[in-house]
Amino acid sequence: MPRYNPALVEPKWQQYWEQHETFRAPEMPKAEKLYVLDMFPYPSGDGLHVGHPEGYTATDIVCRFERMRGKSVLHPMGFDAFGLPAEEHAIKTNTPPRQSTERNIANFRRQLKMLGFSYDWSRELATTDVDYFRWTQWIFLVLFDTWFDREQQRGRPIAELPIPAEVLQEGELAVRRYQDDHRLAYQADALVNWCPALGTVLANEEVIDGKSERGSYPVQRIPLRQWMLRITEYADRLERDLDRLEWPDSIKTMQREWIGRSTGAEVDFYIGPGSHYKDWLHSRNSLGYPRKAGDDVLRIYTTRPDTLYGATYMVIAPEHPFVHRFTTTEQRREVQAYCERAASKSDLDRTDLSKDKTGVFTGSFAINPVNGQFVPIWIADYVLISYGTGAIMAVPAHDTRDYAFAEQFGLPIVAVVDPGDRSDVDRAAVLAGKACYPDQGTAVNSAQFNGLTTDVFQARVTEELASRGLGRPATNYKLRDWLFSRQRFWGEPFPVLHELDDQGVPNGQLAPVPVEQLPVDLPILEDFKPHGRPEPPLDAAPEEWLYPTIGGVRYKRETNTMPQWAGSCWYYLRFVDPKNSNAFVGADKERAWMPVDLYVGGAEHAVLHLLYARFWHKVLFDRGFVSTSEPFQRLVNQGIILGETEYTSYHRATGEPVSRSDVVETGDGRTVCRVTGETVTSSKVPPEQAEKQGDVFVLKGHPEIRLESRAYKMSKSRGNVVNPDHVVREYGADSLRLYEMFMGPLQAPKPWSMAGVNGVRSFLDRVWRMIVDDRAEATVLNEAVVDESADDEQLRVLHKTIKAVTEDIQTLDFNTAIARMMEFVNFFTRQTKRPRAAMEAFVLLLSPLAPHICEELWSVLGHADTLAYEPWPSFDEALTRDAMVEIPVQVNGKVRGKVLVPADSAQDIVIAAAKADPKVIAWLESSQIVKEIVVPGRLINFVVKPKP
RNA sequence: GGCCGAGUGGCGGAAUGGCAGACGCUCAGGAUUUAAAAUCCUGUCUCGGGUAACUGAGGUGCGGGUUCGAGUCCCGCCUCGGCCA
Repeated sequence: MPRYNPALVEPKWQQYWEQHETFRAPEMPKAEKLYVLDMFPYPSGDGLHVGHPEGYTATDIVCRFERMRGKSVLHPMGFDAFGLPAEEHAIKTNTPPRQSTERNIANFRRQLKMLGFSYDWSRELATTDVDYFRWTQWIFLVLFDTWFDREQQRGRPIAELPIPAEVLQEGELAVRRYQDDHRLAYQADALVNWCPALGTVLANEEVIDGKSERGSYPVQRIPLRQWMLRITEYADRLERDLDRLEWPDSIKTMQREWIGRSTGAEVDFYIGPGSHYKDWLHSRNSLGYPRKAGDDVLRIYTTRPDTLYGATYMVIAPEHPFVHRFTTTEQRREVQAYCERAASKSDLDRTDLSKDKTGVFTGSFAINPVNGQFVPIWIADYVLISYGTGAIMAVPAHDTRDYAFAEQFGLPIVAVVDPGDRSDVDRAAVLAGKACYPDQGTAVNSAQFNGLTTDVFQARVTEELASRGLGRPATNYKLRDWLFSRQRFWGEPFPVLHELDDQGVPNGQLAPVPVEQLPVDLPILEDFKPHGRPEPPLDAAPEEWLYPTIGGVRYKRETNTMPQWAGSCWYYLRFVDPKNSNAFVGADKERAWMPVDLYVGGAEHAVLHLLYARFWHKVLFDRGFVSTSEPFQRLVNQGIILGETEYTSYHRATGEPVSRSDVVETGDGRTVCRVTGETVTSSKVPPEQAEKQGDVFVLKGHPEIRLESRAYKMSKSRGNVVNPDHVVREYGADSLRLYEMFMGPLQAPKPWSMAGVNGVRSFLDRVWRMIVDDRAEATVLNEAVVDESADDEQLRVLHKTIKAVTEDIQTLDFNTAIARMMEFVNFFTRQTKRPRAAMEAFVLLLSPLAPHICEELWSVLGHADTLAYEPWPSFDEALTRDAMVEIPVQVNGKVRGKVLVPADSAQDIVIAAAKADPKVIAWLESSQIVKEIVVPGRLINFVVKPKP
């Protein structure tokens, strides 16, 4: 085989690995275990994208490396295949979802195998496998069977839920209803995000700026009965346990912000008849603060109880249940119109700081419990029903939104926090109510609390309110319960039954499907398409599926399906024991392999998948089904791969070019000329037409016309998507893998460059020729490869390379590992004698990154077996250092000469050598040495001043 | 607006506070070749001096600071990206 031909080499070794089950992981670890996991892909109809193999190559390198270092490695792969995109694709191609999903999976599997990843394919799974979602349903039943004990801060079996005496007295039905109210999986009438275009409700997390995350369709708020998961009960633990994880800080911060924990106080504002206010105060004093707010109060949550004296009005959300009650006859018409308008706005529109505030007065008043003053109650859409209690006390002097609102409607502004003499604040204006100051300070206008600092005040006033039964300390989370049902076909059916009465109407009683009857498979449906109404397609399922009779009782099955996230919440557990038919995972194997030691994937899953999976894991942990409280110990996000850098120019309609600096983007996505306001069009400029001038690129020959230089996200519409099939065909899988790693740091976003792929391909060509005689007919060793021992210089190059590559792989710095290996090859191709041992060690070093070519070279070097389990080359620390080192000599921090000294020279010898260097002598001649700085092995610096 | 991250040659990028630009791409010159591809060698931050080997100065977004010494640490600002509002 003369030349390096990946088209021959790569399939050959892929076949070898498959036949020999080279990468099959042992059932139980035989040595130190390492569980390395990729975020499994969603098999779309478009096939793999070059972004996928980035993370996959990184984990594959780690796995191959650690196998050679003797670890028992678990490295599985599977497919996340339920959910909207697959179903949309099925509808578009007019295929049943299972068929189109399986076709997509087959294509993804082919592409993954083509890249030579060392997965244990015997563990492959798809979330759509009946045998897999059987256990997804089983875990749902665990959630259904669990309540959260707030005192113990853990989930417990529903059977252990204490039933209050008064509920017990009401009988069995009441008990069951009470239990249902406490399950982690429960049904509720919720204001949901209904997306007519997709024909389903969406979780808050799936709605971006009032539009569906997928497809950007409009979303409405409508009330619907839905399955919810009580993730809020775990908010505190989900936040606290982040501390113990080796995750990027950015992801931890995002999760913390998503959970959105805040502390403050709940306070009741009296809204009953004014004449009864005193009696109410008395009764509160004796009975204390009630758990549920009664009809006589407006309960608010505030993070700033220290500003209670500055509350000059109240605001309730347009959806608040008291809207009707508060509205006086005169205000009715206006209020009604306002609430209707608000319903069609998105949360962002409503809360955006830059937008004008809108609102309407109800005509009613509440009484501020700290000073007995009447405050008007307004309705405004900048308060959201979903946060806190849906009602706020407004403190315009110290909250920017309240301030904007008060300004707009001429409401009083009373300062109660003195900012003190901060340079960035106009204190006089704040105290006069002419400026808003949202930070901490010292209390004023607050009766007996005057002079207290914000934090002391908060503790003091909360305590006092609590003692009088008017409020209590409270913690609030932005996190909402997880809306878990979808009105679509392509998802896991809920293993839940609705009991029917004699008339065949659901009587409100729920029953889980008995565990031994799992799985509940999807029925065959003629028409699975969404119809735009909230009834799920499964409502049209065949009778025998829809109405089972179990134990003599007739039921209707739940017809909602689970959201896409369900399957990905626990797949990492199934990989540990994928064929187990008695349990979702065997306890011994779970204990042996978990947790995942390294989890690599995109940052776009920062809050959704990673938060949901942690939640499920914690429930399973509480219920004793898994042994670790967190699933993913170390997380790394690979950076996004952008398309090739593009240069863009702008033109008027006449074709005349316009400089980028004169082009602005309008809100609706058009580009216009800043000067004339006319619309301009953009076009791609070939790179040779672009010229750098200073900091910017300009059109060649037209230095006044600035261009835009940017790499864009790959997208079909832009036409800059790079297809891995194409790259493998042109350059080979090893080149693709190597290039993806050589582009730059794993975590950084990077623009693609085909020229760069070509570059690493020529590196592999050079590796090949370093070892193989490429002019011979058969595959034989290059005659320079000799059975002789390496000379001193060669040894040092080899050991330096081993050391650098070993360390770089451990820290995932693959780009520099590759650079070191390039240096090795540059050195050894110049050597007329290349010791076989050095060549073998090098092949082993390169093999995790470019496994196919290395297996081939390994066999050319005379080995019959795969190199996958060869011991990783070791290095001799002494040989990683040069005997002689060249040390730069600086004078006042500038390099003026260099001296060559033995590496272990004593300081004074190095200094003497430096002072003897002719160039240095010239620089020192007319000066006086003030200080001599010696950094051993690195540098010498003489600090001098002119001779007096 | 807030928080986080980033800014280094024509491009991707490298550099425990210690020779800025490793490694690669690109480009240029040379060798080989009938010719080309491929390959090999040399050069490739900017400005000045020198035929040349070489040599001097400047240079890591901008402005300050700490230090014998700053791409790296500190303060302020600008631009870009991400997240949140």
